[in-house]
Amino acid sequence: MNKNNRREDIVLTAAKLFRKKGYNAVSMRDLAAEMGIKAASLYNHISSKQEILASIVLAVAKDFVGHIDTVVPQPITSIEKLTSIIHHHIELTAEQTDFLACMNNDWIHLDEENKTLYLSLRKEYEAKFREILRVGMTKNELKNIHIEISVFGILTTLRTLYVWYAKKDTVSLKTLKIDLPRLLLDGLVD
Amino acid sequence: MNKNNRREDIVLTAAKLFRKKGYNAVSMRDLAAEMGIKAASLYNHISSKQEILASIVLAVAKDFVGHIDTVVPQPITSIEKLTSIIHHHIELTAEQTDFLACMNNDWIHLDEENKTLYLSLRKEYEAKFREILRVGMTKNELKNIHIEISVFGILTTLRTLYVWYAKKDTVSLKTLKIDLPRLLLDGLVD
DNA sequence: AAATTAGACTAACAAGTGTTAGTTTTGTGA
DNA sequence: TCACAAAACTAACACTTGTTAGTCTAATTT
Repeated sequence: MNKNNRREDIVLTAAKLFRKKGYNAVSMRDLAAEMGIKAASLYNHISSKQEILASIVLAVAKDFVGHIDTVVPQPITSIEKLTSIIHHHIELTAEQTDFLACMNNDWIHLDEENKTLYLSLRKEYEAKFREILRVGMTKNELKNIHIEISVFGILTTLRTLYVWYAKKDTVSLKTLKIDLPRLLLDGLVD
Repeated sequence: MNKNNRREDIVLTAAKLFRKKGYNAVSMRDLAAEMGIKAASLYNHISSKQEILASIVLAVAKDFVGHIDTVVPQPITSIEKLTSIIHHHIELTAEQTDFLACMNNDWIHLDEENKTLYLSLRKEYEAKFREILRVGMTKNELKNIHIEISVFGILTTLRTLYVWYAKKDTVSLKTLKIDLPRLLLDGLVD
């Protein structure tokens, strides 16, 4: 039980460092120093550097897919679905800033197997997002902007929220939850 | 004169590799191999790995500031200015995909001096962009969405265009130039 | 109290890093 | 054809990397 906490601490600390300097620029000795121990001691809790990265990236990716799966079947309009998704991105960004940043910047450094897994989760998420837009356009709830451009435009903004959330002093979460959907969706709504 | 071409080749090749694997994951031996020479030979043309990165990142950053400087004083509406900026992002993304990607992903690995320079260019660009939005809102050409949210929303989309431009088979440049401004600006226009 | 275990430690490994020195080859202009 | 410069080469440097083996210590369980 304590083992899990310690492991969790390591992963949390790793995410913080990976975010600041990038996966490859953080050595196991750096990570250990930040934890107040020696590099070799880390291996009592984790099995490899790669495993740490995979924990971080896949946790976030699975969370996103999990959320969109709860939204899709709901009996609400496309706009409401999109708003719910935007809110979830904002919340996760606030709660897990380092994890988010790490997923976005460092997924390339996953090994072949984990990278494939990550990319398939990402593809699945995009497909479900695209489907919400498609249905919304069919039902004339949304304007007919090129669907790939819409998917891209909205998702990249959401994915990089963390970059900007760092300067959160300039904008409150509440304002963000109101104005970001307006910015992202009003271009799509007649 | 030939020296310049060779150097240019190296920087181009480096950008391609940096984009694919990230700055730290590309060794001078990797880069040399891609050029068909040995690592030590690179140093006949460049003075360090860091110098290559700086060439790439600062070239793009300066190009952007240069463009916005030509747009700002023009006697046109805010919407026309923003459209011009969006088009410039699209064009540069198409012509210099690797450089763009490299700037976005690897600027963190600049040494202290170059990083400071890059960040000041970036800050300058954002300030000028923000000013265009501010004036547009004052003149009621644009809706009153929180200005930091607007700046962020639009710029991050533009900055990450390259991610998505790779799948260019799905969308033509022409469509992009028409639909992307619609998506980004219609949320701002009454 | 004795036995077990979790988790830290030191030391070392093989491989890979950016870069330099010194040398040889290649191509160009006199 | 010869001289010179450009640009390749080999070899080596000092250092850092992720990871393993083996050991010691402190806590927990029996």
